[in-house]
Amino acid sequence: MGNKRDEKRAELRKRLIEAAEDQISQQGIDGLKARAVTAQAGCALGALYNAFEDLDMLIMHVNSRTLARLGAALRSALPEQETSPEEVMQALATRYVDFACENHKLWIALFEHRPPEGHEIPEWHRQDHAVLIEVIVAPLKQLRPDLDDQALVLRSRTTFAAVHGVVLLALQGRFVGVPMQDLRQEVSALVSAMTRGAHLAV
Amino acid sequence: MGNKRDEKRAELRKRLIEAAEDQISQQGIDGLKARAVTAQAGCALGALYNAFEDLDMLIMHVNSRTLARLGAALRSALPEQETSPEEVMQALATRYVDFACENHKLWIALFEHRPPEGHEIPEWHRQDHAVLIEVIVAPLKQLRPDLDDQALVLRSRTTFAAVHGVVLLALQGRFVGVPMQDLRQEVSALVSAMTRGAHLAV
DNA sequence: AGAATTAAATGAACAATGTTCAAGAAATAG
DNA sequence: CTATTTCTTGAACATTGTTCATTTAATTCT
Repeated sequence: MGNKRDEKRAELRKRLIEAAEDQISQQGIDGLKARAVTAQAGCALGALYNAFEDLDMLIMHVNSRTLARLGAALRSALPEQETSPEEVMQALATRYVDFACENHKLWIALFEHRPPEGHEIPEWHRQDHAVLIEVIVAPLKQLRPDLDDQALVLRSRTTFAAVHGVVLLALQGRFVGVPMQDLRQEVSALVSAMTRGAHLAV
Repeated sequence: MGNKRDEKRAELRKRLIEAAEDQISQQGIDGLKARAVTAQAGCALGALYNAFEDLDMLIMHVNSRTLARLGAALRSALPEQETSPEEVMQALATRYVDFACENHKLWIALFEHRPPEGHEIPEWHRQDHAVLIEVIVAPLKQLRPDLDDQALVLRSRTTFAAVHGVVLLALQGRFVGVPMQDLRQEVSALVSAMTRGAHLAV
């Protein structure tokens, strides 16, 4: 049986992912270089292309890891006992902002990575993004019991994207982004307005 | 006087910007190549670096042009006669979505361009982004007469960023983005919720 | 107008980087 | 123990942004 081979292979992939995560967290996604990452992982340049299809694939593995951590952070922000949907939304948004700030470059990498045209993102990686919206569905359902499941998922995506937009422009340091010192305040105000507005809707 | 020189210089810069705009609008910002752009502009490779500091600078000129067009589009969406602030917001958001769809890759380039670390974005280009938020201040002031000017500008940024986030994730085709066919509907719902919610706030 | 100076145009050369591949090493199977 | 399969290696290649010495054009000075 190919036991030692599989072990070594898994070992190397792990080392490469860790090295890539390290590079990205320090230098950003554009600072990830094949030579630096293989040097840090202790293998030859070409070994990377045996372990992964290409650099983009390696980035996706790093991003899936970040998404898993982010998903855990969001789920752990859900209140134990029953609370108002607005409070749940606020807790989720706050945790999202915290995670983004504490994992700045890894979080940015989630949304700045764009595989070259023609390279389809594999389904397993696409699905890993679901953690971003699945926690929103329940509180939104309380606010909008009138919406059917499909509309609820759609509105969850919209709600996430709205908060996300504010955080993204801020953490990217864009001219139109809100200053970091105002970010939590503004996100909170947005969530408040969205939940009140949603509750009113007919 | 250096008349002919200045003329030729301006001419070349214009040709380069147009060629770059053409490349970006067709192939996206990652498809912009120095050799292709100089070939299309009818000059030598090195001439680009006489006309502009580097490729990033050329991109910024293209982006400033796109921002100017976008600003004009937004201003022309403002209703002639007095209307409710919510209607103004809806008109602006709709126009924003329309522009983004009709100028897909040029619009995407506005937010996917990230100059390498250490390269500061020049002030003239930063300021060109102001068109994105300055149209929002007036209707927001009607919704929230209690906010002072500084808070109004801040909330305008937040409001823009929220709508922007929904459009960006959709047009980037991200997993968590809303499908293009639902985009207008969802943006409208978001604006509706935000304006109603804002109006309620104390 | 003609010489001297300044600026621009050119494309070969360089550096950085992702990816491939032929040759050798290691693991597995027979 | 041999044969086969797989992995490892780093040199080589392709692409791309950028620089630079040389040539050419425009401007200034006398």
